[in-house]
Amino acid sequence: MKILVAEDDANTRDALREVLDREGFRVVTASNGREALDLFRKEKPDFICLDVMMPELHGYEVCSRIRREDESVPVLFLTAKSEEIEKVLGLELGADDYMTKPFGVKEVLARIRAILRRSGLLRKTGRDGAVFTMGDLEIHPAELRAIRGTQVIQLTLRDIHVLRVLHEWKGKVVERSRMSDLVWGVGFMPESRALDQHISQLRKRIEVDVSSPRIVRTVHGLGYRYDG
Amino acid sequence: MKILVAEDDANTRDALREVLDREGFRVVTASNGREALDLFRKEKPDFICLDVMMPELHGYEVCSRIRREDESVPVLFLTAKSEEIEKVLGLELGADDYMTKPFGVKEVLARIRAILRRSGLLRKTGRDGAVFTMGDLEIHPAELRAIRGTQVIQLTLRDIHVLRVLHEWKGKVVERSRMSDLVWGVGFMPESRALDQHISQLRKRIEVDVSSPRIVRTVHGLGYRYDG
DNA sequence: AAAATGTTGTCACAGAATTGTAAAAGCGCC
DNA sequence: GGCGCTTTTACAATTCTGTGACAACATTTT
Repeated sequence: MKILVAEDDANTRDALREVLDREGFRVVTASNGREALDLFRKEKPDFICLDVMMPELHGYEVCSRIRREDESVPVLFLTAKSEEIEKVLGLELGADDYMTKPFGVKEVLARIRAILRRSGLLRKTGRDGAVFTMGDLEIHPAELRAIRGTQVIQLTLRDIHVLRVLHEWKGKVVERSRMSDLVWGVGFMPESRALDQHISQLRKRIEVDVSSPRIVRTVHGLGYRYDG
Repeated sequence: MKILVAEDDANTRDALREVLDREGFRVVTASNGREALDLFRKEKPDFICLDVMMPELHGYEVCSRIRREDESVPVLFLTAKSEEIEKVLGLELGADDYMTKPFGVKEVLARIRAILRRSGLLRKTGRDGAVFTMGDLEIHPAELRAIRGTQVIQLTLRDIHVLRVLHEWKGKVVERSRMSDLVWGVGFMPESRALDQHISQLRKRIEVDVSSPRIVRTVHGLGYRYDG
């Protein structure tokens, strides 16, 4: 399994290389956008970690060009500012996920593994394999959709992100602050009702009975939980 | 939760101390690198905010030495120049995060909390989220609930707190005043039925027969007791 | 035993804190 | 401009907690 790490900061780059290396991945690194694109063509990596802010060629542009040549290779964006997430989300660059700096090494690894698992499933079943399920809901991150029976529900990347976090913590409470960190990035508006609002809208779409949610349950004073 | 703030600028130091103090952290401060190292050894803080530019002993050096003695205590670097980030970011120093001056107090708090959460040090349900049992009741503090057989009982933070105290004093009487101190904090309820009220509600939820409690027994004139 | 006294349990309700949601505004992209 | 998504605002709904009145209970005193 070969991973391309494109990141202009040498220390972050080396840190990622070291930890991925230790986990048994083969790693190639680029320190700017042009180099990243070159290496992508030459090395045919199975996975790409892409910094947003890079000299020579911006991360968005790199991703966009990669997508023109390969529409399936997973891309994980690394971004320093939470504002940049908006662009990543909005640009429809075909990114599979994003992380805000600073991130813990373990979190990066977990995210990479999750994406690889998903894309592995994707290859087996062709273009639209079931990726993960929550109750009677089948969630297809790649298509931004969920399916219950014959009903197709349109989701956003952020919806998917929230659901994925809950799914990964199945049976455990995800504290509001942790959810906020994982989905919006550290230090994002402590006293904002954005999270509640998002949960509310999400429930409207995915819950059978909004007044007694079975997928996104609230744990008063702590956060939210999905029981298997 | 004890936090060591090492920062040579008195204004920044005092500002940090004040805001952390108000958030309920215990704070010790150092104004130079050597003092920081001394205090780290003496006070065994749970978290360290470390200025990079300090007299006597540079921040990197302090961090490096701390890491030789303790490889798990979280370190948040405070740095004035963005160029310095590069060095901080490298995993060689073992820093968990960094902030560039000037920073807002809210952001510092957010980052500290994020790091503490990541390292599992911050739990609203107490230091120890471990499951414990009382009779046929299985208590899951981190989940804010208890389980008897197939029945799931929702609890509140205070419920958990009360139960934990009784569990820790198993077989011994916990005096009303002590329970009050431990759960509500020292110097609370002069004459209020808050404790009784809470016990009453708690019993309704967790006792099989409220009229003869087996988990929260009252010892008239003294307090409450849980016999194994 | 009965009464007196002090202690604990419970009810009803108010205030506080937390969470839910509709409406409107912001933002970026056709 | 419209459109889709997100966030803010403002308020409603819900949940949690503490209070005061009073009932129930235990203990001591008559």
